[in-house]
Amino acid sequence: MTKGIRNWQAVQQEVLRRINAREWPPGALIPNEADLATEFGCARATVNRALRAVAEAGLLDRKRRAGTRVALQPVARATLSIAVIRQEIEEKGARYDYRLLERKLVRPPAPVHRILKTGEGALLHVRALHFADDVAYALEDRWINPAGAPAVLDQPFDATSANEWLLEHTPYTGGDIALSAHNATSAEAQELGGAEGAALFALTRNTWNGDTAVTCVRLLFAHGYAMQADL
Amino acid sequence: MTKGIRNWQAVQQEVLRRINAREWPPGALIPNEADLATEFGCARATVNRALRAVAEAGLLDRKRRAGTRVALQPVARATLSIAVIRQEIEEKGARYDYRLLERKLVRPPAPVHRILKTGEGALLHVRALHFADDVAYALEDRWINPAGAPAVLDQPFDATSANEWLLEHTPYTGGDIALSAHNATSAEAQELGGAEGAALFALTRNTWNGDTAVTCVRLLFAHGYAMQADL
DNA sequence: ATGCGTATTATGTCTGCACATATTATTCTG
DNA sequence: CAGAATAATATGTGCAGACATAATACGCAT
Repeated sequence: MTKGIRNWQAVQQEVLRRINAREWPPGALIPNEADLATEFGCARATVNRALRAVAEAGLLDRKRRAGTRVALQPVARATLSIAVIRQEIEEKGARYDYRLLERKLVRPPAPVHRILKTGEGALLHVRALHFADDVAYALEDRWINPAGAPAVLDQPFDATSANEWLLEHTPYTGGDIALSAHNATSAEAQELGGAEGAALFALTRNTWNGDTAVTCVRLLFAHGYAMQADL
Repeated sequence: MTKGIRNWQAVQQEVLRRINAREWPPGALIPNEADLATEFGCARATVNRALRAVAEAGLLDRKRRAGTRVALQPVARATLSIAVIRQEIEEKGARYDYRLLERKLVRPPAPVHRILKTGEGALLHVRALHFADDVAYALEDRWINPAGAPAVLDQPFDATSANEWLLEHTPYTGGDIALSAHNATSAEAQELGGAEGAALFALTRNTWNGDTAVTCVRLLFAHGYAMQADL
């Protein structure tokens, strides 16, 4: 009998060990919570906590009445934390710098107002560059819906980036992100200081607050950028 | 007094509402669990469950004794679920196809065995193509450590991809993922059916089981691919 | 004032119990 | 035998109380 497995982390570790060691092979039904609780000598709630955590990590599939089984294909969930660009740069030990390129209230091109579903109203268009140690790091191209971001029209965005201001001042309820690769146009190459046609990492993000669109942004990172994630 | 907020999901919703509505502005210290429990008319454990969930989402910062405060910069955590390629393709409603290009047991080039820390031993090198509706979808270039993946040398990988086989047969404890953009070489362009120099989305992944390296893979996706994630 | 030990406090977690809920197995009925 | 009603079961969640732990605040001695 396994002795002192009395806290949920220990239970989790033991469960992970059994999955990893194939004592519980993929697809297998594992003992129910009550049995595990008596085996480990702890309360069922503790086992529940541990199993829930492992299930959230994608290694277990749980269903009421049907029981808990080891996931056949543990979907690798990489959580990439997308921080404010300034933070990201400063955490790398580099000096952050920012330059506003453009800030205009204009009617957006069709693809943008199709995505944001804002009709034909004017949106704030902001383009800016982020630097790390005086080297161009990322090009930000953003559309902001004034209806979704109160007081945004009073912001000059000459010192603080829209990236940062919005995060602190504008609540949102959801959004979606797409990551892709993009060949630099000559204009982009010039602004980011690379060669035309260079492969750039692009992050496109749309943000919503309830039903109203907040912002839609594309971040183009300089050639060589890699986004890290953990498993 | 707010009436029936008795289950943790309801508590979570109310907490999210208050954060969103700036009733609890960024940086503010929110009431402690016991107070919230009496306010909502539920047990402290229920409030704890809800706050823990919100904190996991990155919207709250919790510290013992110091209390709980609204995160100043809610780090957007996009969880991208990296499934098996076959699944990904089939979920899009396309027909999956697979072709093995190369499978050799060789001594890896320096950069590979530096990453995997496998010394000079031979590794299994597998290159393969994944198709969606007969169009090249991704190019897989993988190094597998036989010491970390038992029986891998017996696998032909002519029908099932290493991608899939490893996931089902080889346990792992951790790894890291990098996403980047890459200009297609002429060879890659030919294999993926695109133009030389086209921007390709690249996913590089190293996987470990305890201290031993399992595999190191680079997936190059055909031009136009975008990886989706939710907030 | 400065430094250190101690008290306080908010969160973290465990326990034992209860009931809710989803899903499967079984039995009953026409 | 088919289909519906019912029972059984595993997980999901709630509650009250208790103790653990970390971090801060306070007070005391120097």
